[in-house]
Amino acid sequence: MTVPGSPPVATDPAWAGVRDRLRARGLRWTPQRRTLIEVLSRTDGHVTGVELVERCRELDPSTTPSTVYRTLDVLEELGVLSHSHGADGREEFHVLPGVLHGHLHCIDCGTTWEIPADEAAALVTSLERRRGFAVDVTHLSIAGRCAGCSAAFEGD
Amino acid sequence: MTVPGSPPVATDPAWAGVRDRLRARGLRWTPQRRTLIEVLSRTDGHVTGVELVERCRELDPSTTPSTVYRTLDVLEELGVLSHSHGADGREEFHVLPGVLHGHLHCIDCGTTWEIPADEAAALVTSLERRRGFAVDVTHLSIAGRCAGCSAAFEGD
DNA sequence: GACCATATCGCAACAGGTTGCGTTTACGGC
DNA sequence: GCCGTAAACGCAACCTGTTGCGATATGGTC
Repeated sequence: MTVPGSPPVATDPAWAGVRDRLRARGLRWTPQRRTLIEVLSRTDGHVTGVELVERCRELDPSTTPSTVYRTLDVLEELGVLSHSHGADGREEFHVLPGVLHGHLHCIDCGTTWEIPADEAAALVTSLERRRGFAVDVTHLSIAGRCAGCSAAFEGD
Repeated sequence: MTVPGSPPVATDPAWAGVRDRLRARGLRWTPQRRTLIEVLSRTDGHVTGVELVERCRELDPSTTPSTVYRTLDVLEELGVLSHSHGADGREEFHVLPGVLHGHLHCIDCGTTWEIPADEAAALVTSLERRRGFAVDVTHLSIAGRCAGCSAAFEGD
């Protein structure tokens, strides 16, 4: 199939190298993986596993959850995404972590914010010095009450 | 049943008030709850939900998971325990949080450590000041690599 | 001691993810 | 263009919790 004219896989340049990076590791470029990459390339910010599965199914109804989750693991190893856990412990995926960061979750309104690594630097270096513990900032997930909900809570 | 001689519910004094605190709120003191309290009173440190269910079943084989989890929710509201999520997102319960603290999880060896609130104080006050975000320290769970595993990893 | 309102229980189904295993298929070599 | 191997797939079962609902039993009252 060397038909001229670009195929419908109009992925960002940022994603262009993924196929080759997979192959370079002896891994394979499959239709299922292409579908997920397609979905991810259209995604920014945070997504849950369920959302990703649903969006893949829109492109390819035969999508299976186990394949999606396994591919997400592979892509995380490649560094093209990272995951953390929301306040309820469920997975949240974050695409192309350009800036190293963790997350803040409001237990009332459920909103998520990013916290750049430098905002957690004090904690990270303190744990490093006092305990030799190397914090995984991308996985860092902090629960609490945001400004808006705190106000509502006190004025309750 | 006002038989003299103490019943086999030899719970710590710390747990003695739970029954009355439940009743004071219009909640009930049931055999199932007594079993869980019994298990909790023999527990220190961290336990997973599964472990608690298993230990309850040792005392009462008819124990049902849903009852245990529901009772855990109630007890958390009473403040006699708190829960957070391990690096894999699974629940970990912590009994009688005398000192307010969060947790550290090593992604390699799986060990958990407590971090007293003051060790996270810098982060907490920074988020409070910069974003008005009130961190729930008891739910704070930080993943990373501990000193021992870091050494093994580098020397790998 | 019996009564009653309702908190709690236990079951069964569901939800988000993970895992084992047999089958399919990508893709390097001929 | 065909082959062989191992990566990846898809299914079904499992794991950790959660939830809806009808049945049960606590505990304050008479």
